[in-house]
Amino acid sequence: MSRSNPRVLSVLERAGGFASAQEVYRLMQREGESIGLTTVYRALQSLVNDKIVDILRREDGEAIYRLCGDAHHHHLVCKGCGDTVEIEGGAVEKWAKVMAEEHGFRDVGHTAEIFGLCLKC
Amino acid sequence: MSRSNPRVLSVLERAGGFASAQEVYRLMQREGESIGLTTVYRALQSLVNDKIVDILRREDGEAIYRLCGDAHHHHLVCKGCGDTVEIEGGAVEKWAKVMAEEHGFRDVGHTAEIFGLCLKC
DNA sequence: ATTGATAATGAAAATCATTTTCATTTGTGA
DNA sequence: TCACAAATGAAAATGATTTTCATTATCAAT
Repeated sequence: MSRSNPRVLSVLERAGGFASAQEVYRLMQREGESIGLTTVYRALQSLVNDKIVDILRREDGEAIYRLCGDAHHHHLVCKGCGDTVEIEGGAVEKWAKVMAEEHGFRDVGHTAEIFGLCLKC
Repeated sequence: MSRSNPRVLSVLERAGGFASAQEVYRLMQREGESIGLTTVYRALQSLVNDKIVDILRREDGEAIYRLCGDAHHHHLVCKGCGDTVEIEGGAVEKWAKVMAEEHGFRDVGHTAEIFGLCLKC
């Protein structure tokens, strides 16, 4: 029953623990791995069920899968060239925690992204 | 140029200030209003541009449009019932500013949302 | 009122991520 | 080897959203 394909998990790890199903698929294609898109989706879903990965949403609605227990981080994205820097979000973690407690929310997660123009753009 | 259709805005208000494009469209149909789905999308997009409504994502990825005040704020969203609390993000503002400076980014904005289960769910 | 330019509209087609279907292949135990 | 359940993936279906494009409404200038 467990469709948690180890190859998919491995790719997700190598992708920095953060990618969409389509990206995982494209990556595997590029690496010459033979796999179907359907299988990628099923493997990712299975990993979500097994709580090995989290599912989040990009701004455009595309689902992104993140390894749980992965060091949680945030992104600084350039609006011009798309360059992305992974950044620490200590202040955000604390803020999210305080806000959630203040309103009695439990089982909370959060997203935080910064976007602007980088030096080159 | 402004396609902020007042009928669409009115429906969104009556819907409790929270609905997807498809829902707004269905509501208007039910009320006998003559409008095209495309126009609903364009009107909502325009309202987002004019910062009269916010755009968020349901867990299934569908976009939901939400009336909001002018002040910049963040959201605490319940994964169960969709209830939303507007919260302050002082810590986040500062964090975003510091991070952007640290990496030489200018003209920066940010998004930050917290999601979890509220008391009722 | 008539013309002409510009913006708004909406039906239909296109797009794109995701899910479903279903025929085929693989693995496994008897 | 045989049978049967699980896994696979190509292709079709789905559903939200966007694009295209021809038509219609608006409105200022004549």
